[in-house]
Amino acid sequence: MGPTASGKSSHAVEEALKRNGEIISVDSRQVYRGLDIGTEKITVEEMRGVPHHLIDIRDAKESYSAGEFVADATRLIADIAGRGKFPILAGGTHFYFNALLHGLPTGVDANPALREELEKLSTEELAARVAQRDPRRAAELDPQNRRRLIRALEIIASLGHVPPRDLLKRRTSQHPGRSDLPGIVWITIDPSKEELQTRIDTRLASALAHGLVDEVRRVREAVGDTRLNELGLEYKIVGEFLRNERTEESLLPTLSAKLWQYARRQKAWLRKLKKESTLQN
RNA sequence: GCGUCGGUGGCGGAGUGGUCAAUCGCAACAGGCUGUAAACCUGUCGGACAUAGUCCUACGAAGGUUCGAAUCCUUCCCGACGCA
Repeated sequence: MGPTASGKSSHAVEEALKRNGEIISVDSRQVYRGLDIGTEKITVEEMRGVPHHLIDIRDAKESYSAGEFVADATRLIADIAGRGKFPILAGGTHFYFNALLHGLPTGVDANPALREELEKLSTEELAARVAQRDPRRAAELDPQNRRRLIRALEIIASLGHVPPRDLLKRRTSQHPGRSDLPGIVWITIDPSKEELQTRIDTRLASALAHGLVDEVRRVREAVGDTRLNELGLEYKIVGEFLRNERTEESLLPTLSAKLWQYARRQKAWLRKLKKESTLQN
């Protein structure tokens, strides 16, 4: 694991070749078909014959979630190991790693109808409802964060309350593929600020030269502006350019800044994961 | 050369006599998040001591008016546009 542009993909391939492994991508955006340049998706040549999983498994219009990832990855780990090969998880979506490690609360799937309903309420009202129905959870949540508030209500609607964290760990520790299995090797790549910024800028220049804008145009036509914004980073920023909301010259500096912000959030995740788990470098 | 409109914190851009260290956006920095996680959310953000708070330096420059000016007046410098 490591931040964007740190060289995870090629490193993972090296490890796979050394250990007779297969790679499970831990990347919330590379699951979508058609997001190639903007996600720096690995190419077939770069895979060097190593099987890669959880890439291009969804249409960009569809959604994917941490819960689905945990199920898919758990299944794949068993499957790969069952074939006598070494499963390697590689990617930058640290929340997915975290979810796989610590488990997710329950089997409460996304409920689009309920979400749509709750989306109509004011943030204040949402916070009040959570506070009323599950004070314990309300205390943990940011009362301004609508998305988390809605998810909490979704869980409450199905279970009555959001299960506390330690209870959750106990439950998930009964599952296969959990965190403290022996034999896990942790490899984190965490380059310095200077190095990472340089790598990000190099990548961006290359992405733009290789048709990033055209790719975003195609994705936009396929999924619309709302979805495009959700896809984030390149897709969101270039989308603004396509809608004439920003100039072409602003693209590179803005993307550079946004990607660095993203990398910083990833670095924060690494710090957190290192602190919480027995993750050693 | 004349005229008009402008010069505000790293950038953009509000404010047009006191409640202004100065709305807001961006950037920067720190952090949160139990199924949208590249999403979503929060805090800090002139300087110095530093919780509150106190002091200092600030709104192109220099003067002036006023109890009090980023806000009014004068001159100068710079920019855009118009007329020459």
